[in-house]
Amino acid sequence: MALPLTPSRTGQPASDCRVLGLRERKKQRTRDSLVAAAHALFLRQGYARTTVDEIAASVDVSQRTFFRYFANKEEVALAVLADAEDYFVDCLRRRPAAETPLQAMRASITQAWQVLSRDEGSGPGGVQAALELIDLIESTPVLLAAHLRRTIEQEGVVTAILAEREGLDPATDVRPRVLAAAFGAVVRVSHLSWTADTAAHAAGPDGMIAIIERHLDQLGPALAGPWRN
Amino acid sequence: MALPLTPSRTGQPASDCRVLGLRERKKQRTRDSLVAAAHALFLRQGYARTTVDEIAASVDVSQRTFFRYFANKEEVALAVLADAEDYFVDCLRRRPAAETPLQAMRASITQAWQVLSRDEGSGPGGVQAALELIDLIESTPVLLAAHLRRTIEQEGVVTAILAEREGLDPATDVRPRVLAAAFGAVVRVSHLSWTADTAAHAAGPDGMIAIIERHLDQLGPALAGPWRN
DNA sequence: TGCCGAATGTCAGTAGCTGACATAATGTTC
DNA sequence: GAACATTATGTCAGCTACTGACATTCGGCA
Repeated sequence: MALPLTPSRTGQPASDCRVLGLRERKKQRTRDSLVAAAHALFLRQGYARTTVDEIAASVDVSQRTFFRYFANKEEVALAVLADAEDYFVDCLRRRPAAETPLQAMRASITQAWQVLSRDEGSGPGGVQAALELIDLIESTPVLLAAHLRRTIEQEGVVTAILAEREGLDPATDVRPRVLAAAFGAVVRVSHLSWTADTAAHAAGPDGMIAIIERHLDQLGPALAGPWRN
Repeated sequence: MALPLTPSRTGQPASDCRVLGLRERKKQRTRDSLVAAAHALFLRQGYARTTVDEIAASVDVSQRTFFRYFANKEEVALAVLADAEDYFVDCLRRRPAAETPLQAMRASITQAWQVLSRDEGSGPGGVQAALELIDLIESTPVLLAAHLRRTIEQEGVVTAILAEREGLDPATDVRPRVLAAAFGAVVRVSHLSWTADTAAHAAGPDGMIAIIERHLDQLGPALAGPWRN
């Protein structure tokens, strides 16, 4: 139950379950159940064809309670991925100062995917679920829109981390923001390529890492001079 | 009424109004009125506090008719901006083959903003409206999400243009997709900076162009080696 | 003038989402 | 452990975005 590497997004500090009261544990369980139920329903019958009432009913809570845990239907779908993104941010925070900003970002993603795939396998918030979610998102316009918005919110956090790391004021120097945005964009198109690539698809997290690295490698060349020889 | 440089998104070929039948002209007028009315209402009382019924009523059509013109409430808000983006794509298509891909993209944006600001001023689909829309979008999460999705759809088109331009297969060579994504990201953060920058704000389209160029200039440095001297 | 097809209006219904209030479960204090 | 405060949950009523079905009206055309 304890997920020390992916702090849940309920605002709890990462402490042991047993020190939490019954109330908190029950809430956590309800939340996890809702995410799992929603995930299963979305994958089986599609996002649009799944109603909030169904999700709530399958966990035996009222629709109103669902909306007290998640602001909207999209949020429950993106919850797993959101945890993974939070973990990426944690990785970035801990990167050694000697690394170049781009190096730190790059190392953080591969590290995040590797650790997540090692520690959680196919658990409720695991890598398996995250990868399935990416497919679902990429094929569901409404979800894609919500996901993109979430992503650029994260970019704000990343911008702040980079700026602090390098001792810069993000209002003056645009490099932190530009790097965060460009990097996020490359990761996004990597997801896109991954969903279309059945081989990488089968390779799981490792395939994803490979694709992301290939795209990052092409970022420089894509911006540089003429492409033709 | 004729907007030769920003073909409307109704699927009409860009021909003179007078050769169109009464029916087509009426449809165009209704559409334009809906966009203008929605725009005015959104700016006055906010996006969320404006209902579709209000918009429809202020143009004297039924709510059902509104939804025959626009798939959803977001679409009417993004219509003006969508036209501008289409024009950017047109510019890109016409860029000389001698230019570097990045040069072509860069020239296309500045060209798009300049031409739009010269030719349409403050018309219903003009630059004035587009700039106001950017502020609205940036401060309205739902709109921002929809806008981001639209943007990455455009990125698909841009990717195709770049690939054809350079004679590449976008499935093999990731550079077109990567450049389109990174460029789009930089333009987006430029919009963000623009909304926060009152001076550039006051300068209108020229201020926007200046900000975009500043951000593009920093793309290389942001990716390169250590930032500290 | 009269016919055809397209645009519009009307109506009923579904689903996402919210506020208000009552109820029940939990935590706390003496 | 009894009384109280806090908090999660359920219920209900209501709003708004959006859709399908059908009737009506309007523009185009013979």
